[in-house]
Amino acid sequence: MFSQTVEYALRAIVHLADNSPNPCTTEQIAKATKVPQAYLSKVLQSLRQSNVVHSQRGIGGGISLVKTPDELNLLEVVNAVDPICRITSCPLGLKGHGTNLCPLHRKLDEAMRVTEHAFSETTLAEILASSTSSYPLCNEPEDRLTILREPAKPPAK
Amino acid sequence: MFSQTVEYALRAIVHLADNSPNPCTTEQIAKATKVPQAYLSKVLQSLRQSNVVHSQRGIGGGISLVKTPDELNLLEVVNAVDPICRITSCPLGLKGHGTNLCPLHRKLDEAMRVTEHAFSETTLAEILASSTSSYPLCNEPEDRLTILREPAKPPAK
DNA sequence: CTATAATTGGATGTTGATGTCTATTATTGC
DNA sequence: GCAATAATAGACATCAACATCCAATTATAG
Repeated sequence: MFSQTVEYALRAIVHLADNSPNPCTTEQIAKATKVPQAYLSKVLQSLRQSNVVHSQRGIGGGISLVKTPDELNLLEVVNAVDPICRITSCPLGLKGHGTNLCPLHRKLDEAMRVTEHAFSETTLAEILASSTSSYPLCNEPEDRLTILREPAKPPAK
Repeated sequence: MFSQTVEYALRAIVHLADNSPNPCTTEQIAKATKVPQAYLSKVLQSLRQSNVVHSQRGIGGGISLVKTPDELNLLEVVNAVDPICRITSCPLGLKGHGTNLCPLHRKLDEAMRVTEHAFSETTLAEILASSTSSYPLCNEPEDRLTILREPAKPPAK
């Protein structure tokens, strides 16, 4: 129901929120979230263009959130990469309907409205704070550190 | 948020429900719902394979609903052509998560659950009976008859 | 049995989403 | 200024969704 791109964008944002306000490199995010790095860079570009994240080139640079996790909601992220566009006029182009949708399209739009609302009411801070037995994107909370340590790995051979 | 194919399938089913229990030809449905006929035939094939509609070849044949409009819900139609597949295990393949989703994926799955539920609770009969000022797929209720009369049209030239 | 109506199945084309690769530009530390 | 780091831009590749077309098959009416 949601595109792969939305899934990737949300993973990346969760990781960034988890490290907020520190920046992460695209490579770090890609490894931590298991998203193809080259494609992730495209997704992050969309997020930057929508002013959801900020980017900084060069040493010590990377991607960071523009807002704090408690000010950023899921809808802003989703809409940046694959907008939930509500049905505002008859998809059949019937003049008589105009802005007044028929029962079928009302139902469909209602489903989108509910989803849109659920996303707009959920902040990244809430996602991080949720108390379930699974930590976001990691097997164990301790894994977060492992991932951050990893870049300094010497060539295997 | 929903695919074009889902939109087409629902339009076709609404038209069929509106004419139920009489069959409609693919051509009739295509014209009434403004769906490309050749593609519609593929969509109808999916619906037949899922046993949502029944097809009959030859003169007087066409497509008809297997159930009555009050026994058929939107979810059955949607799932026949583009299934809403819930998140049942961690998309990152993390062993530690298994069936126990992290907060992010819980949220996403929850959105799907709500949509799934809304569709499963809505029957075609309800769609047809909804009292809004717009009739399903038509400018005016009277248009339905116009469409049905149309097939007997002589060659324009 | 024949003509006609109608679905069915397969081949094919088109477009957008997804994914990869390489060269370029900006930033930092020396 | 030079080297290392990291994002950026654009070209290219791949695949599935969407769409079209046509021949084959099946059913009905007469």
